[in-house]
Amino acid sequence: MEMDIDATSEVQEGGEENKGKQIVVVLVGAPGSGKSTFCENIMRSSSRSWARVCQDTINNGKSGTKQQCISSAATALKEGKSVFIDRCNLDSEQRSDFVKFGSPQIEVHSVVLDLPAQLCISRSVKRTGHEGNLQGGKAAAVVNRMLQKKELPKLSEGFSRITFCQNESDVQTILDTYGKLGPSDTLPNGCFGQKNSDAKVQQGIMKFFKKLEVPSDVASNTSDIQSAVPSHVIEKKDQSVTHEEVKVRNEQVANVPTLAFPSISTADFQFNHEKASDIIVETIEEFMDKLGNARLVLVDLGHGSKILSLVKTKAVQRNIDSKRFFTFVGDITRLHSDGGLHCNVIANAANWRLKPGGGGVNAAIFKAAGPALEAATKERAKSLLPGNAVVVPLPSNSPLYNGEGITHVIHVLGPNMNPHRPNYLDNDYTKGCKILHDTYTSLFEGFLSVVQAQARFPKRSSESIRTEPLVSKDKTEGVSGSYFPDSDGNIKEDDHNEFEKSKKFRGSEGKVSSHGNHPREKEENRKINGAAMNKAWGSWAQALYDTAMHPEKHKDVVLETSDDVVVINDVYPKAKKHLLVLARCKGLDQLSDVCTEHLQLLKTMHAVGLKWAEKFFNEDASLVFRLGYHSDPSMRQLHLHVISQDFDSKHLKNKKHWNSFNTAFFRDSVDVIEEVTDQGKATLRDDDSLMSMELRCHRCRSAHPNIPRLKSHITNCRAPFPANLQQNNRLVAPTR
DNA sequence: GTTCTAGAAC
DNA sequence: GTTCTAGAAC
Repeated sequence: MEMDIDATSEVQEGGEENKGKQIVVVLVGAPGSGKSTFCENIMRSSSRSWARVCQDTINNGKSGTKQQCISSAATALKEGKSVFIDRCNLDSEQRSDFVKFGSPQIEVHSVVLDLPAQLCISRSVKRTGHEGNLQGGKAAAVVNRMLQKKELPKLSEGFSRITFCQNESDVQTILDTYGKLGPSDTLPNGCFGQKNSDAKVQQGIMKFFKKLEVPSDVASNTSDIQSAVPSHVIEKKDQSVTHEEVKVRNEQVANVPTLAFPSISTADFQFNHEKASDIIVETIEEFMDKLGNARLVLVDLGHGSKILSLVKTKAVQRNIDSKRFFTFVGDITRLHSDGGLHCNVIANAANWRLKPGGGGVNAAIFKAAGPALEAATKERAKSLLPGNAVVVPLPSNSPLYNGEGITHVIHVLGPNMNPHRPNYLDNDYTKGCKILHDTYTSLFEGFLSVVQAQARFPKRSSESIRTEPLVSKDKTEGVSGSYFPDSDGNIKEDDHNEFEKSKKFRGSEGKVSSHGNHPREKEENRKINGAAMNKAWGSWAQALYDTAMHPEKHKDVVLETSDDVVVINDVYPKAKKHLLVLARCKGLDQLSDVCTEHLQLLKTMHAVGLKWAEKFFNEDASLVFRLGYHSDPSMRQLHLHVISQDFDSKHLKNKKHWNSFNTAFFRDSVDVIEEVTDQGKATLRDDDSLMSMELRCHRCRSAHPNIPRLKSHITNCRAPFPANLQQNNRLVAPTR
């Protein structure tokens, strides 16, 4: 028997005795919620063959990886066992890999041990020899952090049955249910035990935030537990900022990107102020590290604002840097003209229809911004769900743009506790708190995306992307330029600037001429004496050339041949569907060789690519394709990539793979055709910095630290594609 | 383009 | 200790 699997009985041969379905039970619960005890109890008495896959012990008694858990579970399932996934599994992303075990023979259940945080913490603190080695004082902080991210499972994730336990008696009931389950028994599908909000539920997460009895040794080294802060600290300093102070600050920081935002949900949506202020400070704290020099400002109209004073106090308690976050009294639509506070982005507490009207902030912002905002908003989104945000670049004809220097409005919709408004949560603060946290997270992420885009393209103008970006004009401008560009959110332009920035950077290193990789040198190398210079292709780079010239020799991979093109499956596909349309034209090695005479060929290649994309839609209507060329391909012979946007492939392994399809290095076929038509050549972006760019989700643009994390994110991200991809038919989806 | 692997990062 | 990246060889 494997060390990492506890089994209740010897391995059973095949499934002969197991006529019923196997079950994978994905446990969900914080450390100390009793997951291991739960499994052990059932395995002691069950007549079914169970295996427990425990991440805390899977690695020869030490903690291991999710991947190891997946393999162990797969092994146990092959042996005919049912399996407990004994790890926290607190969010859907963590759970998704285990849901995938579901099949006609295997049901996937979830059992949620949603016990009071206080109980989990006291158990975690008490336990000394716990397998997961989560002991003593750190436990409280860890449990706290984990519960903030808690996301209860839903049937829509793919579970056939979910059972919620909110107290010990619920746990006992479900222990009996699973304990009695014989090898061929099944349980009814659906959600069980989920209670509407009541005192018990709130004990879980929110009571913990507010008041918690923690052992003194915990309090001394856990700064994120509020009650650990002695009450006298609360009165120690006042974080409110007078207008005079702001003016001084502003002079030094006129170009500092700043988001002004109102308190969400606490006015008309009647969200509890105490809880809301916790969440505001909480979320700000989470974003502090990512902010750089950018600032967040909570704005409210009245001097006696309760929410402002609560947030101020809590920000001080948590030692939040008052230069990067502060509160401000004033009208959010007149911060610059009335208050002297320079903000480039403001948040709007929008309604779900994203329409003007109602009262409060929403009415004020739409009124102040004029019809331009309404039109720009309509372009981006039609409606908004609670917890979400939509970033709208403010057209330059808006008075808010001209008068206040605001470049973007971020609409957000928070949770609603007002029975007379849509999406009423009926006092369910478990849900409400999560949604409010999501709302601020979406807001701040939206703001950061604006900041990052503007930092990459500090001097935005309406100049065409096709103007030559190759020569830097003035070394002093650029990086330190204005953060207040126009409202054009074209991502290509960002990349264009990225190009220039990295060029300057390298220039200052003084080793530009030492190798031929510099983009400008590449460009020059190709054009010495006006003649194209050939790139030296390695022996391994000839495969496509050979296929294009002699398709008959490669019948195994060729899908289609005509006089102009050969279509093949990419040998190392980077997505579920990944084809190459090869040009059958000698001497046409890559995109830089393309000129007006190839225009017809480009159109043919595009049409053939589209035809194949449409063919695949018949098999899978969820596919979305992009057609395009690599600026600097590794393989010789011009080839058009036709690639589905799932990027679900074991061959997608590194940063270059990702960035070659998800930065400006990838030239959309539609744009190439347009550029060659207009200018006789395609724009190339083959700066090395594009390949080393941070890994960002192609849908929601969130950044991820490494390839595995990115891949696990993209399997679940269903955010709409960014606006620039949705324009000009860059994305190809089935016509419905 | 991939594979292999040393060593950085966690 | 394991995971992950990045550079060299092909």
